[in-house]
Amino acid sequence: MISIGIIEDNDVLRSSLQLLFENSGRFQVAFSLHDARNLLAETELHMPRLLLMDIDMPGINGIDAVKLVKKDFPTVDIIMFTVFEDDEKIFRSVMAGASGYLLKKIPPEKLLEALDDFVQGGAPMTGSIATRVLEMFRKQTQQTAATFNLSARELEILTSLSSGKTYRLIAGERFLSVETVRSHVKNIYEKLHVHSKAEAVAKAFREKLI
Amino acid sequence: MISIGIIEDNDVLRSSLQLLFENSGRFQVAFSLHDARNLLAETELHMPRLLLMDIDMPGINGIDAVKLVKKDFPTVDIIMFTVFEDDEKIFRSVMAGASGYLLKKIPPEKLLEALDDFVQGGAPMTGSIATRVLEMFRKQTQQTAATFNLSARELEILTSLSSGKTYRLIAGERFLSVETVRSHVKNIYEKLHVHSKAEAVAKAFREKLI
DNA sequence: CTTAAAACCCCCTAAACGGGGGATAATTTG
DNA sequence: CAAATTATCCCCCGTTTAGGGGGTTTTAAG
Repeated sequence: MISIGIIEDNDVLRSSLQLLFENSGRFQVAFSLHDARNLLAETELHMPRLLLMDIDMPGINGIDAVKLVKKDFPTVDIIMFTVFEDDEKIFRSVMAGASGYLLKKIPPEKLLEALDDFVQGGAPMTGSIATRVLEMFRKQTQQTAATFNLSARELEILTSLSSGKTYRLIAGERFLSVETVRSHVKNIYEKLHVHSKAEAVAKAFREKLI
Repeated sequence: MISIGIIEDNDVLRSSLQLLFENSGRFQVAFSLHDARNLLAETELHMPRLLLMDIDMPGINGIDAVKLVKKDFPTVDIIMFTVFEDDEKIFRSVMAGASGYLLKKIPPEKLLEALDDFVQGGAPMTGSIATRVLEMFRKQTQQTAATFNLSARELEILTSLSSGKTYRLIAGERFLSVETVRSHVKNIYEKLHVHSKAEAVAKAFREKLI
């Protein structure tokens, strides 16, 4: 029996899902929530094998919820279950740590099959290939500015540098003195371990800071 | 009936595939080849709906074959069918223009299902989501230096600029005079429509020139 | 064979940059 | 609350860059 948690704000759909799982003989509903408020507590209590997570929900949205759960319970796999088909949402879900992404238009039997498949080591999107694709993406955009502890200001300035702006221009745009910009730049260089604009820009792109 | 072309060097497997398709009632084998030699001619003659393409083959490899076919017959969809599960091969296949990627370990019924699914608008790897993922990748690495007509020398120098080297350093490394480097840089700027090192580096990354 | 590039080289000048120093208020964080 | 960090500001100096000229020779393409 696979233990599953459902987070879905549409009551009718949530009930249907619950029924579907309970009558499948293969799944067991650990909990079923209308929103992500009690999600951490419930997860800790029941420790389900996986979560089926809606994206568009009142309060905390599904993607942020993924981050929260993954932070505290990295072993719980999360499958997004949503009507959104756009790249942005998919991408952000994957980055947040979702292991799969299913569309609500999937037929019930297919849903069970996909989840079953996933638990067997595949990814709901197709066997092992899709898993790799997700991994590739994850690697590609992982680290963020945080890695280098750039401040918001520094990141701003780094972005401006990357568009080829001179210190003077940046100073003008942000109402700073050129000297201030210069010292920010110095700090950026130190944090990134570089010694020139060109290097900083290159690193910013390579490390996906921009 | 979906018309399909098979390119697979393993005779036993190829026969099995042919049998499978012919007895499926849904597929029709347009042609079945041991290697990619006569692929273009056969494709032109039979114009199959899709190709099932092995990667590791004598003579032309599957990935190059994809490029050739896609160049002349962009409407023919190509599904890679292989034992290789590594990112490199997947990535290169997608870049070459393959629409899907299936592993040989897939059970026969699943293969038919996946192809059927694909023809219905999905991607063999999962519904519409995987298709998007492939697209994302494709966009990410498309254009090359050719787009801006950078010469080999110019690309070299652009690369050096990106690592933060000064003109003097580059000149030293490549046994050029600083002035030569400078004029190459001028030409690069003109071609990329930029006016500084930082901008050039940024553009180089954005346009995947580096 | 002419034309057009690519690749090579040179000079000059003003602006921009990198590295070194030092300082103060505000905010975050332990 | 004290310590650390951040954001702000300032000076100096030598180097590097960008943009403006100028040019030759080799290679590729029409």
